[in-house]
Amino acid sequence: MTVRQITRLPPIERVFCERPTPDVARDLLGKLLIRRTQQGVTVLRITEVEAYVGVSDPACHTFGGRRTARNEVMWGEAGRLYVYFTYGMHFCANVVTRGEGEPEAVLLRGGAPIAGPALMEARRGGARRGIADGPAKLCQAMAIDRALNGADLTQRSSGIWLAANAAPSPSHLITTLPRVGVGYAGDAAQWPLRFLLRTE
DNA sequence: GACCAGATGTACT
DNA sequence: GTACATCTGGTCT
Repeated sequence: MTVRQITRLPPIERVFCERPTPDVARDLLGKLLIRRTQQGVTVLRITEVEAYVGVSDPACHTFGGRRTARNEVMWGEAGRLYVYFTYGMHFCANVVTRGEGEPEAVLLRGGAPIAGPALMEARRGGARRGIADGPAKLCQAMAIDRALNGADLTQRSSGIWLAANAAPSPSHLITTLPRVGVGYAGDAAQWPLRFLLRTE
């Protein structure tokens, strides 16, 4: 499939993101994240995600109903991009799910380059391997930063959007695991909210 | 594989 | 004012 064909794929619809967050997370595997800048087009096939299920999730930014300027996007409509800055140097990108007043999201943890690998390498400082196998690397490779916080992933005009070029990923290729770094969270540490797409 | 430094925004006192 | 963060990359074992 050519870049031109990919950019002509219809963006996902908002209702896709309004479903229960774990369902959205699982179904995002295999979807295409498309980024258009003046430098060119880059496309990533999503291979790893994590669901954050809102006010009852100790690992979620909105746990306990926290609502601040930073996480305001999570409280809004589904299908938006929530970008936050962490550890003083990294960005992470999330897809907002459910609906207004239900602050849940899916963290994009990793993807495989489909188009524009040279541009991604350049953005990543020349790294050729592991180009987007972590949430912050993914943002760097796709030139995602604070300016894209709140971008609508269902509209090409945002410069970044989601599309599907194939049927949903078959369940036998999907691995479900506990999330990373939430061992402190009691029961929540066991919640199977991390999804990986095996490449075979 | 395990451990740790790094640089600053954010939340909370 | 201060503690710490949904990490990464480098170093050491």
